[in-house]
Amino acid sequence: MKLMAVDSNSILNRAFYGIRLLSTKEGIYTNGIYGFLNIVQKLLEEEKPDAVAFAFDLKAPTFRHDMFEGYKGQRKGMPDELAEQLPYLKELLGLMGYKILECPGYEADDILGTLATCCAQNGESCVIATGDRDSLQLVNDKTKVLLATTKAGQPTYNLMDEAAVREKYAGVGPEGLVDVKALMGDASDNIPGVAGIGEKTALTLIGKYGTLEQIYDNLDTIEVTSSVREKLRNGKEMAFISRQLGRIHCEVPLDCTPSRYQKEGGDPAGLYRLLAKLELFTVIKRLGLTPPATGGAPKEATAAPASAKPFVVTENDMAALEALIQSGEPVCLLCGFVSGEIAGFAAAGDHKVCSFQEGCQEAFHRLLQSDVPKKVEGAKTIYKYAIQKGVEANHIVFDSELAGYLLSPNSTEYTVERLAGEYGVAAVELCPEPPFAAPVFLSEISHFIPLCDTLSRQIEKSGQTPLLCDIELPLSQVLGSMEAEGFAVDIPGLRAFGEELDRMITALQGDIYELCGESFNINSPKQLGVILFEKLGLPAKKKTKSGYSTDAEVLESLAPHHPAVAKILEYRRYAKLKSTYVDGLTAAAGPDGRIRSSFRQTETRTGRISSTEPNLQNIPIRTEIGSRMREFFHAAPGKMLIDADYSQIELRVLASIAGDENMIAAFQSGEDIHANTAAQVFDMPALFVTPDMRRKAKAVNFGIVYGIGAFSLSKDIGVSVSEADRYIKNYLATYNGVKAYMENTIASGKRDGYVTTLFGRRRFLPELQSSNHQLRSFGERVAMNTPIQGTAADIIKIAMVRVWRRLREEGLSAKLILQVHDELIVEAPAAEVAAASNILRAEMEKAAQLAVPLEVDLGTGHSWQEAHG
DNA sequence: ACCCTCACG
DNA sequence: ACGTACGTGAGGGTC
Repeated sequence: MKLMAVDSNSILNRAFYGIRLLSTKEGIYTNGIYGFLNIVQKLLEEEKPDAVAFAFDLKAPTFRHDMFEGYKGQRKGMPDELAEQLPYLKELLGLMGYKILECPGYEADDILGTLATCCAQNGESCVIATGDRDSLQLVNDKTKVLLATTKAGQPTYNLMDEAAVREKYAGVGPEGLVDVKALMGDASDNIPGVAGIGEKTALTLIGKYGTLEQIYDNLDTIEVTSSVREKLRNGKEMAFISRQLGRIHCEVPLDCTPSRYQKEGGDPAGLYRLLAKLELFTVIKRLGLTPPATGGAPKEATAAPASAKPFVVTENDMAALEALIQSGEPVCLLCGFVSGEIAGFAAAGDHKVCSFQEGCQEAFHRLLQSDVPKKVEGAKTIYKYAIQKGVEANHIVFDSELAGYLLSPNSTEYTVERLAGEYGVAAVELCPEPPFAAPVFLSEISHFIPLCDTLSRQIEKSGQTPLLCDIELPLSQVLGSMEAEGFAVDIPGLRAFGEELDRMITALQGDIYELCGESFNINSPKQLGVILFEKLGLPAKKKTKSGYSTDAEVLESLAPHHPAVAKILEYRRYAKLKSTYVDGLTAAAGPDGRIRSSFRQTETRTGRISSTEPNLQNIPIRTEIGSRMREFFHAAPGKMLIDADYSQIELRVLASIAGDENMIAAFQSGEDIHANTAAQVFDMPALFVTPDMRRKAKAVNFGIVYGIGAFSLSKDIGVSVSEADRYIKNYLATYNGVKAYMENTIASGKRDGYVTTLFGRRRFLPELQSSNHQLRSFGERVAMNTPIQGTAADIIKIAMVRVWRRLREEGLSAKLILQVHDELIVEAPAAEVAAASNILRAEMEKAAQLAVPLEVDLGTGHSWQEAHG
């Protein structure tokens, strides 16, 4: 007989942090339960055990807490959103006919260990499912561990046997792992270990000497450095205590006959009712459950218990659409565009679906212009269509794509299909069922109808209704209009610049070939690497995955060694300008000489918008030759460009959300913030701050926003790592509010599973739960940076909506045409420049009330270059 | 499709 | 002990 023993808390924890928060309309969170059931079902299918036991931790302290005061173990904080799911999960498992095991005074680990030991003694096999490496100490020829890990972002399970353990832990087998942990400790359980001994040293020591006793009995003779010997000597007591804490207890008083854990006596009717209450319809479907009879006449089985009444479908029926419009009730609308024309749409409400295709433009415009509230997928496209057709698009009140993005911006796409799957939404029934006529959108809208309700509830529950309705939805109209407007570009000027670049590129190419003694493809990092590092014998600085690195940083360090290197750098700069900008933008211009970019509203993890095809948010400016590109972006004849950008918006946001009085005062004084920081960090009067000190302080200011480390800062400003470390320490001592903020945001991210911006945007950070140091550190930097970058994004979005509205309300024909994260560009008739400038400045400055003023720098000109000032 | 490099905030 | 700053998009080379 084969028993599967599940470390339920560990699996539930992984499920919770792996899936965004999900709740029912009554507000019960279900994401952990949902993920848990998915994972367990998959494991059961793969392992096919004869019996299953679900072990749980209890909140009560265990024997380990009695042993050691600081011990954390299973009591490390569980967010309320997860804790409230536990009783439902236990109830579900019971209704399914499974046995639950919990034992006061012991952790789930100990229960698993006891079960595995019993199985082994009786010659039965046992598989332990867990995400916790501690269980690996239990592995033997009868006991294996299914260890949950994350590979390339995807959760996977590795079946660990003795050989796999030895391979993973440098030859140390399961029996040695307790001693390894005794030496290295375990931060997450607060097991101290021996101070100063890390994983590598611990593995080496145990690999060589086997046990703590072997090490301590021969402490004076074992082969280690004197510092390690000293650390071992000082940490002896802690090592032995730690070993007791880390050792799994295998004699928990419980019945461990495997046959006792065979599935039996489930309650399908109760299970159905509870799963329906939790709105886990996909689980119901997968388990093949049918609705139980309720008292009187048995109800008919339906795919979606939530909506018994089917939706009646009509095709190209104008009268039916008119009835929908007249009802005034919200309509769910899905539409398809082909080359800027409406190709078909489906509108649903009041248990009717009106499906239209081919030649439906008139019907579509009638619906768009009506006052009936519309729930759509992709409002931006509809607004853009309306602008191009010269019709109004009224009352778009919901967008599933935007809602999906706000609930969790971690996905790659927010299609109806994907969201319906993720949120466990079952299709409503259609009558007659497709394909009775044209199947266009019918399957999709049957999911879209319930999806809108589910997402609206989730948005409300997460407090994001204002973010959706007052910022993102109105913004989609602004972006649609910016896409329709485009940016005028001087194509002949651009071509001439391209020819100039070509001449320089050709000349440099000749020089480089001559200096290197042969011709090769300079654009190929591989060929370039061979020439520089093998033929010319220059010192290789760093490697990439596939060979030598030849990036600008490396080349700059090599420039003094060989005259070709500087030429290569120059070649690269010109080649980039020519291919990406001159050629790319020329090809992107429309017949009217305007470039129309696409702005993506659901792309970034932080809430920024992005620009593609072409990207107008990365037009060169930092170098002189590069910034010439901006001369070619100009205003149409008779018009001017107004360029308004926020001054230091991210640092101002940081000062404000951290509530750092020192930094707030610096901004309120209106002085140069970087110089001010320099004065504080270097502890001297502002008068004595040199340009170099200001440069360093500026780098520290930027670095802090990104969650900096001393190593990278030192590289950035060219000082030693210890020097850089001192700057950071000084900085955090000066701005101690910032220090506290950084600690708090990481802690709340760990606790809640997500971080938020000032306006309620969220980003989930499963990385913070990772046992991988690199991944977890990344999560911590993101936890520090996202609220800052994201709040700045919120603020400029608010400004965009208000600027756009006021330009329209005041009857101006000036138009917003571009946003570059902290910068807005308006194209205005010469006569409107003053009015439009005032609107820009006023709306940007009052977009948010922070603890510091928001300042805007404003310029005007015929070209972007000129206007940017 | 993926890597490397480089453009921007 | 380990790797090393946040967020993007595009072009050219290579497999």
